[in-house]
Amino acid sequence: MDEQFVVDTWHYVLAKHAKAMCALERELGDRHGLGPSEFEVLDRIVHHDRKLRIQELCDEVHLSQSALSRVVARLEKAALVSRGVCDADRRGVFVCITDEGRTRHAEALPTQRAVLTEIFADAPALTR
Amino acid sequence: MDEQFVVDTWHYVLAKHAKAMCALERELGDRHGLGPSEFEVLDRIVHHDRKLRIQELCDEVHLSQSALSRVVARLEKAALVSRGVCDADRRGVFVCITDEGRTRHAEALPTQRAVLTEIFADAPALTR
DNA sequence: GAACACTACATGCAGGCGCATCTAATGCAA
DNA sequence: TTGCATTAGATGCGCCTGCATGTAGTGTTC
Repeated sequence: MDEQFVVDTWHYVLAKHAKAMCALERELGDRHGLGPSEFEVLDRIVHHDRKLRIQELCDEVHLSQSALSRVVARLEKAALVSRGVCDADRRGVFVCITDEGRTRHAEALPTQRAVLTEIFADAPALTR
Repeated sequence: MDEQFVVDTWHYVLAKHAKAMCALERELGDRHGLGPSEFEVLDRIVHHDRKLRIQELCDEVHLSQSALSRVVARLEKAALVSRGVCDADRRGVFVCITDEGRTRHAEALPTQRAVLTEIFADAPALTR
C-alpha cells in the first residue's frame, strides 16, 4: 500500500478538478450563460436522448439530490428543460429537454470540449 | 486529439473528486472537527515545517485568496494556527502552526490517509 | 517627498452545495 | 381498508466559495 502514491493521485485530482471547474465556470458562464452543473445535466439528457427521471440523473451527475433538484429548477426557469409528472409513479418527475435546451447544449458543447482538451490533453491514461 | 479520452478523464476526475471530498468532509469533520480545506492548510504547513506566507499557501492549495484568508481565520479562531505580521513586508502575514494545531493534524492524518487509500488504491498510475 | 501604480490580505456579497426535513405518493401488512 | 414504513422530490438552513472591492503598506518616478 503505497501511501505516497495515493496522496500524489489525490493532489493530481484536486489540481485538475480545480483548474477544469474554474475554466468551465468562466467559459460556459460567459459564453453561454450556463454553469458546469447545468451543462452536465443537459449533456446527460442529450446523451440518453430521452426524458429522464430526476433519480436517474442523480446517479450520473455528482450532486446531491437536493442540488440536482435546484439545477433542474434553474434549467426549467431558463426554459431549457421542462418537468413533467411520471404517470407510473406519481411521486416521480421526468425531465425533458426543450428545443432551446438542445440548441444551447449544442452551442456550449464545443466550448466544454475545448476547455477539457486544453486541460486533459496531456493527462495520463486511465489504466495501469 | 482524442475527444473521448479527455471527456472520460474529466468524468473520472469528477467522480473521484466528489467521492473523496465527500468522504473527507464526513470523516475529518466528524472525527476531528476539521474541513478538508482546514486540514490541507495544516498539512502544507507541517510539510514545510515552518511558518508560511498566506501567498505561499495560496500557491499550494486550490483555493482563491479570499477563501484561503477565511480558512486561516477559522483555524486561528480554533487556535490551531496563529497569524503574525511579516516584518520584511508589513502587508504580509505569516501563518504559524500551534502545538494544538500540530496535534490535531497528527490525529487527523491517519484518517485522511485511510480515506484516500480507500478511494485511490486502485487508481491508474499518473504517467502515460 | 508627493503622487501614483501595485501588491498583500481582508471583507461584503451573492450563489451553489449538502444535510436535515417536509410533503405527497407508494406499497406492504394486518 | 387502515396503518405505517418507505421512497421521490422540494425546500429551509447554514456553510463555503469566488468575485469584486476595500484597506494598508510598498516602491517607483518625477
